[in-house]
Amino acid sequence: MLSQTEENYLKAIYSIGLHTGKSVSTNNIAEELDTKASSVTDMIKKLSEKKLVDYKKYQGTNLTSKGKQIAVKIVRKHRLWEVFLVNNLNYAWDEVHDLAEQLEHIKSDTLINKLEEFLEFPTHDPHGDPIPDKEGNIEHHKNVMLSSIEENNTCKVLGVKDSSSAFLKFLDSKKITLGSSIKVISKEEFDNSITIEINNELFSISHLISKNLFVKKI
Amino acid sequence: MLSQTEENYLKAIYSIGLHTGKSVSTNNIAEELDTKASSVTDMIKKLSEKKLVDYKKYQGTNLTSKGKQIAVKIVRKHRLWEVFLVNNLNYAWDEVHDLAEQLEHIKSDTLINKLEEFLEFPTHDPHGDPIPDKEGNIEHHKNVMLSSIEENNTCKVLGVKDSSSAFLKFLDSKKITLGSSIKVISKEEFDNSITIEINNELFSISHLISKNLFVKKI
DNA sequence: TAAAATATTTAGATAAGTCTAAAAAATATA
DNA sequence: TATATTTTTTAGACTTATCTAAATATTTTA
Ligand SMILES: [Mn+2]
Ligand SMILES: [Mn+2]
Ligand SMILES: [Mn+2]
Ligand SMILES: [Mn+2]
Repeated sequence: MLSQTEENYLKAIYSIGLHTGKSVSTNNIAEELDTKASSVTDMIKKLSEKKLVDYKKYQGTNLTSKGKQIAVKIVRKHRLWEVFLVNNLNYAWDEVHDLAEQLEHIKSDTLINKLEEFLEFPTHDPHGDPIPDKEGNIEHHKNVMLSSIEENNTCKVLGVKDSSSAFLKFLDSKKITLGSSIKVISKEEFDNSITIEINNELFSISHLISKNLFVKKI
Repeated sequence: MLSQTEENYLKAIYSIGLHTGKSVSTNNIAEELDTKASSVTDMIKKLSEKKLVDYKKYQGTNLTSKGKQIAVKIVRKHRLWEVFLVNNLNYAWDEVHDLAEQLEHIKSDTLINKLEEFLEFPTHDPHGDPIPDKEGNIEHHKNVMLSSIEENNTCKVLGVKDSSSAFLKFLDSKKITLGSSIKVISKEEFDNSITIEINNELFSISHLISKNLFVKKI
């Protein structure tokens, strides 16, 4: 049985690896988990002995398939709990992450499958992130950002890349939610800000915003 | 913020104290938590420094009001989670205790209140145990056991004293559930077994069974 | 390609929670 | 009430996860 700490390391290595593709560096993990590099080295050695990561000194870390399987399972739990909190307990989408960080460590083979059934097999969490199935299969975003949509095209919001409370509350204030239709009216070359139309209203959003919204052209 | 271990000690002291009334002994706590007396002494000292228990060497332990408040809150969380697991996730009443032992340690001021609302403010858990309210008020059982009911009286099952899986499964097999009406037909002096009528069926149950069922005369 | 900067690992320390074995106190027994 | 038994505490050690400071390896820069 893994400790919460070990699970958090596996999840961190998984999510860093998803973005970068390459081996995951000690410093990256330390930053992700808000700890020191020396602590990371210690834990990596332990995970390596348990065959959950491949590790060679100074060469970075990769999850083994066993390690990846565990990491994905934790992601699955995290996202299903987030769905429960938003859909059934009336939490807002910016309030659930920290709670899910706790709930994802509840140990039970049956619980998460029963929860999934209770939630009627959702495919995405409240932030638009895909929920892995029982077998660990996961359909990743196509990574089309609002910032890449051309003028006069309309798209639908599928998810957020940054799911910080600050960003989510900003979206709330602009009435941008998952499923919103957004038409790109014009793009400003100078600062990459764009003018968009949503619910028949026009306004301008910065590049920082548009590059953090996953969308699909329609 | 208390650790899970500290919370478990407080809960153990609380539940031992409920039964006995007196100061709680080091050995009792050790037995309840399946640990050694020396470990208990160490932890008691720590809890005493935090003003969560009153402790004098060799004199046993009592919860302070602050300690009791925390213990009751954990009981509240435990029982509300049990209701969720049985009512919404279709767990059987003998399957939920260990999961609730984990879930009761989730830290959140809002979560348990939202859960309570979602569950529509249940007053008792799946084993008939009363659920403390937000303020920590709790209505304890009147402690009337089936074994104390006289012949030819009918009563209603309110709860179980022993909530081990073995006992609960036995009750399942006899179709005894919370709310069941039981008529005491006859009592056997020799071994204190009794013959009861339930759902128009007669059968005999041992003293061990009848003294573990909370009932109310009707 | 050698020096400088950065990244990573090692060494040694600390805190929480646990254990065994031994000492001390309280309680039971004779 | 003296002795035996039981309970509780203390002493010292171990594990996990963390840290700081120092050493070592890798990468960048000139
Ligand atoms: Mn999250
Ligand atoms: Mn999410
Ligand atoms: Mn329980
Ligand atoms: Mn219960």
